[in-house]
Amino acid sequence: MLFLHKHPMINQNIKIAVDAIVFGYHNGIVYVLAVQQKFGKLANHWVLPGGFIRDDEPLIQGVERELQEETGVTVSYLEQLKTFGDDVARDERFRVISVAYFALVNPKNFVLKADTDAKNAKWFAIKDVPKLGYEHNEMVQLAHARLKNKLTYQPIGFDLLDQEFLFSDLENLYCSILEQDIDRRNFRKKILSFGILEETGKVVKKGSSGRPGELFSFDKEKYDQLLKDNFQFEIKFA
Amino acid sequence: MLFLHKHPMINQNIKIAVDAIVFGYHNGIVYVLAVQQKFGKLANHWVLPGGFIRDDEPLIQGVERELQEETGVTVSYLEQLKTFGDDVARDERFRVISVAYFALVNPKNFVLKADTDAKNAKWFAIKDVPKLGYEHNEMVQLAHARLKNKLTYQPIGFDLLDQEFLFSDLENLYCSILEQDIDRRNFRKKILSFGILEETGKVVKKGSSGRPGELFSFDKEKYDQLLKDNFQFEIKFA
DNA sequence: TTATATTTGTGTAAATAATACGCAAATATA
DNA sequence: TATATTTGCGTATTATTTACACAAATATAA
Repeated sequence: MLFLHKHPMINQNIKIAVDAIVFGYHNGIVYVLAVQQKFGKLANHWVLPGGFIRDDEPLIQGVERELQEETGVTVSYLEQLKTFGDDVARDERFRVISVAYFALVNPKNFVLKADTDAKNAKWFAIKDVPKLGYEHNEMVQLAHARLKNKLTYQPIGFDLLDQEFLFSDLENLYCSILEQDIDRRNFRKKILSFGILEETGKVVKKGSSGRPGELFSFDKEKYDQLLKDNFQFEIKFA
Repeated sequence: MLFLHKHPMINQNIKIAVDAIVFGYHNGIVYVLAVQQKFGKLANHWVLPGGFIRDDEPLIQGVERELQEETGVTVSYLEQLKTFGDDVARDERFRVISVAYFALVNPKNFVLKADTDAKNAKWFAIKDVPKLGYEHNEMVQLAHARLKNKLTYQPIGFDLLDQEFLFSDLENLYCSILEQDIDRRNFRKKILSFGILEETGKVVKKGSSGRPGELFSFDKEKYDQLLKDNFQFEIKFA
């Protein structure tokens, strides 16, 4: 921090922004939330939701505010991903450094409400994400890698599912996000062995045929308790 | 990014800095590099090396520059850790947002050269890190957790050792950083099974007695090659 | 009504990996 | 020459992962 005091007048022309990579899941497909820019150099281009941080606003709060303003979406999981900002010439007026956040929404918040805020927002299947402005495609790629990776060592899959779900839902989520075949029986055994699922007792039939299945829910309290005893969530596959 | 275009005059009074948590290792003890602040409100206080980023400088380059200026230390591993900046009142003139970097030095660069740059720099044993300015203790804690964790799934331990090392060196490094007992024989078997070590053929005796041991070195090329075939480095202990 | 397709729930044997050890070889020192 | 110390290697036991089969509950078609 010597620089500060050697040169009391800091002449730094950098603005700081936050951007969010928000993932949703529906029917075996992972979606990313993007917004269409209205004005400026990138008008009509798709970009990630985000914007400049306010002076008195914590970073994470800034992300939530921008998400609300631009898309109306409320997320169920939010964590810092990485700070980008080496594209020195991104904006002609000043350099922009952007703190990217990784977020998940559950199905309840997946449908975009047709209010004014969400007019320019859209879910893109991860395979069909268009070329985005700034370094946003790079951010999506990194976030996607984080999603795949984190799914195997942290129970974040539940944030993409309904509060109550069938085992087949959970299994399909893992299969499609990890792009792998999973043995249904071993998967069930493994997850159940953790003891972090609650049986709701409810039984429901999903498709048009087949035996009805039991609904489960994620027992977060139990999970947090287990964490204290050095419990390690982990799903691996051959 | 709508905010930008709704309000073309962005009135943001935030400065962006970088800070480094640099770890060194010597004789079973983990050290952190700190510098003593000369001027300003925190004069004489210890802080992490770092400083304000320049307008045209990539973040990582800024870290390397500050490290060089303030400590003369060259790191062998450097990666972004997390961006801090929710302490809105850290500086009375402007808010500071700091991108923290996680770094490792090998023993060759562990000794601080007594040139002007390094006068105010010092290695603190991780257990004896004093109260640092700003959010720097929080940064150290997070970085320490990352070090422990990463050691188990990425071969970063070699960055803290000499280029050529005995198996007992590697084992002691793991024991002391993870604060765990490790079975010497199983550890050796496991590491060797990865096929990422090169036998130098050299034999050397470490202490004053005992059978001389063989020197090994980390074969980075082999490791990078294995990564392409979905190889996963992983060390776990009961 | 009966047969068929579909989905769920449970169990077990085989293969693989992790753990817990014992002992000989090579050196310094007493 | 005996003892302490450190290295190098091997094997039995235990735990975990993987592969795989069949019955139960439902909808639909014959």
